[in-house]
Amino acid sequence: MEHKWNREQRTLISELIQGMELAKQLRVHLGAASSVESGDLLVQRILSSYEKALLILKLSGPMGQPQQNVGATSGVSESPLSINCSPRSDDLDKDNQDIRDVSKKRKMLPRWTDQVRVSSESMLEGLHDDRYSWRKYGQKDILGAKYPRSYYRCTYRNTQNCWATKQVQRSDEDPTIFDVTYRGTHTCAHGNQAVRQPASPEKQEYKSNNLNNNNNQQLQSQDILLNFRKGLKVNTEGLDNKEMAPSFSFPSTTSFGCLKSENNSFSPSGVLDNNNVFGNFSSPFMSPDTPELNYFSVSPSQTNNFGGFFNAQHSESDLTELISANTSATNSPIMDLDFSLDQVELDPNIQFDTPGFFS
DNA sequence: AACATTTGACCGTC
DNA sequence: GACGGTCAAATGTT
Repeated sequence: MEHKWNREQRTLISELIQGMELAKQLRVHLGAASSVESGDLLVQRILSSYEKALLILKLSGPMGQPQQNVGATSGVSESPLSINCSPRSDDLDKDNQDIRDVSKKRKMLPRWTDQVRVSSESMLEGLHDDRYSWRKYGQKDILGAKYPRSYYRCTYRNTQNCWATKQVQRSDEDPTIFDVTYRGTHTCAHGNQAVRQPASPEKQEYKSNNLNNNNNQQLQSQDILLNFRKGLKVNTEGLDNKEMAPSFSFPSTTSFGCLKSENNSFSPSGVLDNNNVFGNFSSPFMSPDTPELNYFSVSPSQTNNFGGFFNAQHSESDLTELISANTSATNSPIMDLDFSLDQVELDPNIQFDTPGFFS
């Protein structure tokens, strides 16, 4: 690419490279400290994530999202967190097309999937609840799927013009797995604060349990999770008939506004925040066992947000909500890149910290 | 009464 | 025309 990278992209790349360097340093330290192969493997995979993220940036080129904002309207620009969302001056006459453009807009919204595994135990913990307030607006039987798909929108769509939606689809293969597809970023007042929220370690572990059980690092994380969960009380509110029935519904009511538990601080440091961001979309490469995921998905094996999360002080009720905290689009402006990562073949040995990368 | 959910109808896309 | 996504009236819940 010979084009100019904009400042945000340079910053992003710089952060990625810095993270990669830090991971390398960590590997050196781990190597010096006795036999911790799992740690070394973890670092290797972290590095791989960074490299692939950088490659994605490289492939998408300056401005990152050439497919976005094509056509008469710039649908994603309504998200204050969308990268490169500067208003287009030639969109001034779009008012009379708003209604017709709604579907276009929605189609252009960032979209990604998460997977939630709900065991009989975790059902009791309100696992499936995330930190936003959702209102169910539809349910559909999907062709070829055993279970119906449920549609949710932000409770504050009308009051705050927040167009975030999500779809929940129970997996055919494993009924304890729910694919949650998020679409659009939360633009409601509380939703914007979700920038710092981590991907849910709970979800990550569930997916890890189910789909990627080949790494010690994951087992370690599971131990952490299990210990953590022992401290939780059962959230009986999460156990309603709807969840047991084929037409599963996520409870959506919250008393905290759009974003739940706004008093929680997830990350004690910005470093963790950055890790959150990167962790959220590195997974398609690192979770080869999830071929069905066509967009960004949260990988438990790659997302390590435990630090800030578990260090924070929470009440029990907070924890049962936080444990299912979702990966908000607001975490990652790059979620605007709605493309299939499966199509990208990557060489794990590619070096991005070469001088010419920014050229 | 206010809000959430259910569900059949409608609409856009392929 | 089939399908997925959304709407909106009816119904349920608090």
